[in-house]
Amino acid sequence: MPELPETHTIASILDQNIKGLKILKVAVAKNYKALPQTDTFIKTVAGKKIKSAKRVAKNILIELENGNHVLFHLAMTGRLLLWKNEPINERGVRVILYLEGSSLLTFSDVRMFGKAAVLSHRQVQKLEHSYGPDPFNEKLTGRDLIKMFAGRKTGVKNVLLDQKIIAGLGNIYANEALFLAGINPKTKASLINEKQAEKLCESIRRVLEEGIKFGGSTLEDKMYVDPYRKEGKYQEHFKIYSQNKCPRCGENVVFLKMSGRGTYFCPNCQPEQQ
DNA sequence: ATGTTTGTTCCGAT
DNA sequence: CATCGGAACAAACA
Repeated sequence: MPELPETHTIASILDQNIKGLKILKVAVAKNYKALPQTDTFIKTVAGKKIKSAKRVAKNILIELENGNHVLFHLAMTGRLLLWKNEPINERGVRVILYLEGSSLLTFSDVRMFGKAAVLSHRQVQKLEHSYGPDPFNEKLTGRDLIKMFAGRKTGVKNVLLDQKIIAGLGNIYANEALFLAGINPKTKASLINEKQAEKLCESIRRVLEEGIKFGGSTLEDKMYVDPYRKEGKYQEHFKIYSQNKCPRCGENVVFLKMSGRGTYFCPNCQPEQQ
């Protein structure tokens, strides 16, 4: 579910609200496997103080005082929620971190595509190196994109979803960025020219910034909410994803599947290119 | 009942 | 060997 803006929102709320708190107790549902192993996870995390929370690609990393990190990847249906003196009213809770001040952090994941893991400092470094540049933290340019697109014969949208190329883009924001850049998602990545690459780079940053500004996207299933249950509002600003008419020219939006993912584009504003 | 879904990984084919 | 595309993971919902 969450892409960069949603993950960013969660990480920053956690950083602001649970930094400095001690994790008093850890509980893992007995049908669930925390990584590398549930007992290791519990032993390593329990009793430690939280130093910070941050985002790496679409992962949320909670740094502990001993240099280890708790990693949560939310995949499609994962949620991180904060609770205070109230019954836990949530399906699919897999991990509970009991915090100082009688508050809790739950990790729930109905479909279990996500993960909960404890990582050493070294493993966090390895994780960070396994991803392409973050669109915000690096000086990513159109020229860099061209380099990454070289030799890729598949559609540019497929390449944008490759986390080793750019970390954090998902299906919704990839669709939106391509619309903003006026590039057809099926365009072979290697055919993107310098001007288009610059525009795409700018568009990626723009849609992600807007996504963050509006607190991410909450779709009809209401799957994504922030740790305080607040829904995102960016879905009200989608220009192409799940739309019927192009907001720019009124043309019917084309829907098709690319590598199994829903792909939306305006045939007029994002013309085919060969 | 069937098709859809914000993510990632694995595998066989190219 | 790098890349590509489909399947799989599993559940809710329309």
